[in-house]
Parts: sequence; structure tokens; C-alpha cells
Amino acid sequence: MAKSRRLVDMLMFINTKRTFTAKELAEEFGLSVRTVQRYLLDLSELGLPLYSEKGRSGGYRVLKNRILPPILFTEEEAISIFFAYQALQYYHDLPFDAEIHAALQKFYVYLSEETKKKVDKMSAHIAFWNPKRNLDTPYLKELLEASLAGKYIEFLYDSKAGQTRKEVKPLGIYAHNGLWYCPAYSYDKQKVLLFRADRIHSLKVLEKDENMSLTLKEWLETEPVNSQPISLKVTLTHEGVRQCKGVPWLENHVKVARDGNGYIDTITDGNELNYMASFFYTLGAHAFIEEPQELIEKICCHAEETLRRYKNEVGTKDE
Amino acid sequence: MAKSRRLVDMLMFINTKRTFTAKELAEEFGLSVRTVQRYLLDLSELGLPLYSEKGRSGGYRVLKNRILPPILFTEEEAISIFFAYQALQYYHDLPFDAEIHAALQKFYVYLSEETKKKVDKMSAHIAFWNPKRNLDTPYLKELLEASLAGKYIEFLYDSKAGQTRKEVKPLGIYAHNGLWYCPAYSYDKQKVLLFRADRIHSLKVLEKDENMSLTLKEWLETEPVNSQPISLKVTLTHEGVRQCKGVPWLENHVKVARDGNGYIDTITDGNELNYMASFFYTLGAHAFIEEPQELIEKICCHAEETLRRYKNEVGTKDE
DNA sequence: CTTAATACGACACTTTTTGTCATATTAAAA
DNA sequence: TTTTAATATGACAAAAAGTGTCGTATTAAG
Repeated sequence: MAKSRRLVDMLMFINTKRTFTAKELAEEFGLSVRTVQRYLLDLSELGLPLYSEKGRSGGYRVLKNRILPPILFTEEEAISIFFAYQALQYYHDLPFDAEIHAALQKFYVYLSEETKKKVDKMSAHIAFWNPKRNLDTPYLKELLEASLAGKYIEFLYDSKAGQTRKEVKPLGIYAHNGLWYCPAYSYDKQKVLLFRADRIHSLKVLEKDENMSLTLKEWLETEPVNSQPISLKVTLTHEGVRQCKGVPWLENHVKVARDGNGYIDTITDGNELNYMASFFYTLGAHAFIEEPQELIEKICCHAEETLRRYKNEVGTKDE
Repeated sequence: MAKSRRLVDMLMFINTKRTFTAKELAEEFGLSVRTVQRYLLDLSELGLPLYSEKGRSGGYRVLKNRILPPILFTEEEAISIFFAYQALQYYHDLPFDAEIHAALQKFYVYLSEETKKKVDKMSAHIAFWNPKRNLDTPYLKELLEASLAGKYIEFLYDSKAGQTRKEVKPLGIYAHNGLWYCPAYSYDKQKVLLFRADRIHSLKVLEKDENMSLTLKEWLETEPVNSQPISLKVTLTHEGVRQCKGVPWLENHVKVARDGNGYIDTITDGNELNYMASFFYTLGAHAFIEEPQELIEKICCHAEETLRRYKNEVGTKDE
């Protein structure tokens, strides 16, 4: 028992030093060099990746990453980790993919047969659905690392106008609907631009780095504030209520009457009129917009234009 | 060293037996009863929750959950677990929430200061964005457990027609766009129905259970096959190409010409016409549908109806 | 060719672990 | 009520594991 404790202590010490000689450890722990060598043997048998160099100015080095002291987990905790992993299943590209698999494997081998079955089963009974994408996003890890380090990067971007060169400082990365996005600060334009990570090519990390001024989280929180407040008033049928409660930007603003019909009276973002137009268009007769007039006009204008386009076409075909 | 290994072996044995006497262990491991008692003392000092009962027909019992043997993780692996956890941050309700926090805490305390900072930082630079929902979904864990056990359940459901009583066997649960769904097999209707978990009330687990015939995974995989194949042909502007590449059901079917314009010629699901109509409506002049005629009619019909509704209303107000 | 490191075997010494025996206590079964 | 089978704990000697001190090899920098 005493030995295990000392082994753990030595592991911690080694982790922080990364490179050391047997003599150093012997003095640190009040042991003989021979014993230290025996301890190191034990540790590498336990899985610590040690590398030694003989000769003057030689010594030991820990390869790869630091290793945490042994931790006791309950099976329930292990299950919960497998559960969390389900949330990543639908992503085509992920940073840390190899590490997660290694960690899960370590848990898995120690699970009881019964729990192994439960975990296997779980992946068949839980899903965090996201559209399956086939787009490659090769620079995810680089974008993340650059944002953590506060470094500027340079890349080619497929934009509306074709490929353009960008020089920006990424704030972080986020996944939405199966795609990865990267908001990044452009020094030239003095504002944050939003990029789709799969449209980024030939990325280079620049040496220029700066203290982080803005993080992804802050940006996500402040972004919705840049809005043009506009009053929205809509009457809803029973089915309209159901549909509107299903979208996050409306769910808290739907008032329901006794008869099951509903009414929306709230302030929304005037920049989102296009999105709102297509949303209420889909609802058809289940929603009737009273305000704003601009939204009604947008919908009518779009409807007329659509009719014109298809009717004309039908006309030409008939002639 | 020999002792630690034997302690681990004993831990594993105890985990599977759950209830045992010192004599049993002594025979199993070829040790004296006295030594076994000393081992058990060590194990409970390490955190194994043991309970003992004196007297004839007494013995030991493990309380609570099984404990896994000590595992060595690298710091990178620990980081990857924190990363996976980010994917769950935006969910309002989660099964296993307490366990995940307990597990993360165990990792966190052993991380080096440097890595603690990295992990703290990460949550500010990565997000798996999902609409924030405020709907309570209290029966998530019950739905999951019932699906794993293959049990029937009974509940009240808020449907279009008001509250109705359902008796079904859940296949599993899945999250989509921040909401939890539960497909479940109805014996009455002899088919799988899809429920929104937040609309489920007063759930009761029934005793009736059956061997699983279908899992969530299988259902998700087979579901899209129940389609009505229909030919879709669309011409796209440069911007239309960009937009269509951004949606999963089209991204692989967009052909791009040299001039940047594009063309879609594929087979899709005829049941999705409503959704497709609203999608192409949003694209406006950037997409021109050639086939199917039904889709064009749907769009035109909807446009006419929309115009009629709003123009009339404007008329009555003017009078 | 000296020095400072790893590598490892041998052996005596020290510490820890283990088994045995003794004794107490408890609760079910005879 | 007595027996029996379990836990609980202490003491002590025997066994095993761990440790320190040698000695010897090997390696590579100075």
C-alpha cells in the first residue's frame, strides 16, 4: 500500500518535470538510485511511456502526453461518458477523435459483461441527430488551436465571389446542423466575419499573436443583440400554435386562448425578415400576420414574383 | 506490486458477485480469511462502499454502483472527454447529467494547472450550437430505460386533437435541433409513431415487456426508405449552388458548370414536397424548378392562396 | 580516457504482508 | 438455550516483497 502511494507521487513528479535523471528522483524521494530504477520499471509496466538515454548527459524522458494518476470510476460514470460520446457520432470531422476512442476503449475493457452489453445497446437507442455531411473539414484542429493560442491565420476561402485570401484571428469553432463554422476577427475590416470551416483551404498559422480580446462564447452571446427591433403580431390556428411552439425564437411568445387558437405579440429582429417570411409562408393558413407590414409585403412580393416566373415559363412552353 | 494487482483482481470479483463472505474469497484467491479481511479494509479505504453483516448467514455486500479498477489516462484523453462534453452543453434536459459531472470532476482535479486552464478556455472557444429550449422534458430517462428494457409504457400526449392516452413500446430517444423525440411502436396501430418527448405527461411503465424487435438505430436507417421516389430537376444560379450545397439532402447532387451556375438532376422523396416547396421558395430567383410539376403547382398554389389571403384583408381594411 | 548516465544481477538487510491462533461479538438455526 | 457461522480485532512468527549496496556492462559527451 505504501508503495502504490509513492509510485503515484513519483508519477506526479515525473509528469511535471518531463525530463530527469534517476539520481534526481533518488534525492527527491530519499531512495537509492537502484530502487528508483525499479520504480521506473514498474511505472512503465503500468503504461507510462518512458524513454531513456544512456551516456553522459543522458536521462529519462516521458514520451507523449502526461499521464494522470489512477482514478477510480463507477460503472455509472463510465456509462455517462459513453452517453456523451453519442452526441458526437454524427459528425464527419472532429478534433480529438483518436483520443476519445482511446479513452472509451480503456473504460470499455474494464466494464462488466452486463454493462458492456448495456453500452453496446445504448448506441442503438440514443442518437443526437444531425444531418450527415460528406464535406471534409480538414483544418478543424488548426482553427481550434489558433483560437486557443490567440494567433492570426491566413487561408483561401470559397466565397460568393470565388476564392479570396483572408487574414484573420479565429474566435473559436462551432458546429451547427452538422456543419462547422468559424467566426474570426478581421483586422482589415475591423469586425468579426463568419466562415464555414469546410470552405477554408491552404491554412497557414501566422506568427503574429495577440491577447484574446473576444471569445467565441462572448461573440455568440452578444451577436443576437445587433438587431433591429420590430413588432411582430400574428394570429394562429390550433395547429399554428403547435408549430410555433416548436421553434426556439417563438416558443416563449405564443399565447394560447381557451379554444386552442393563439396569438403572437412580441418584438423581433428586423434583420430576420427573410427567414420569417419563409417560415410563415410554410405555415400557410395556420398563421395570419398582422404586423409588420414589411413582412406581409415581402411575402406578397415574393409570391407574385414566384407566380410570374412559373406562369411565364408555362406560357412559353405552351406556345 | 503483487498486492495491488491482487487487490484489483479482488475488486473485479467483488463487483460481479455483489454479495459474498470472507471465506468464499479466501478459497477463490487461495488466501487466509484474515488476509481477505485486511484486503477488504484496504478496498473500503480506497473508496469501495462495503457493508457487512455479522452473525450466521451474514456476509459482505457492495453498496451502490460497481467501481472500475484504477485506469491511467493521458491528459490528452481527459481533454477529449471535456471536448465531448461540450456537445451536451446546449441541452436543457439530459439523462446521466449528474454522473457526467462527477466523472469530469474526477478528471479535473488531477489535471495540471496548465491543462486546467486549457480545458476552462476550451468551453469558451467550442460550441455545438443548438437552439436553446426552455421546454421541460422530465421523462427522458424513463423513456430511455424503457427502450433499453423493451418495456411498454403508457402516457398522456399533447397532440393536435388535444390530450390523448397512448400505450406504446419506445424504440429509443433522439435529439434533433434541441428537442427530444421518441419513436415508439404502437401495438394498436401496428406501426411506429413519432412523439416529441416534451409533450409526454404522466408516464407509467407497464409490466408487459417483449423482446426488442426494432431499435432506434434501425428505425432511423430504414425510415428514409419509406419514400415515394420522384424526379427533381432544378437549374441554379451561382448563389443557388452555394445555398444548395449547404443542405445535406442536396449537397451531393449539385452539378456545377464552368460559369458557376448549377443544375440538380436527382431522385428524391415525394413525401417531402411540402418541405421542398418552402426551401425553393426561399431561394427565389436563384433556383428554377423544371420537375416535378407537382412541386411547381404546390408552390404556385400556395403563392396564390397567400396573395388572396393578404390582399383580401387589405381590401376589407380599406373599405 | 574520464565522467556521468542507464541497465541489471546478486545478496544481505528491512519492511510489509500473510497465516495462525486466540478472543469477542452477533444473529440465525437447531 | 446452545450451536453454528459469520464478522472484527489483536498478537506474533513466518514468508514474501521491497530496498540498499555492491559489482559489472554499456553508452555517449567532453
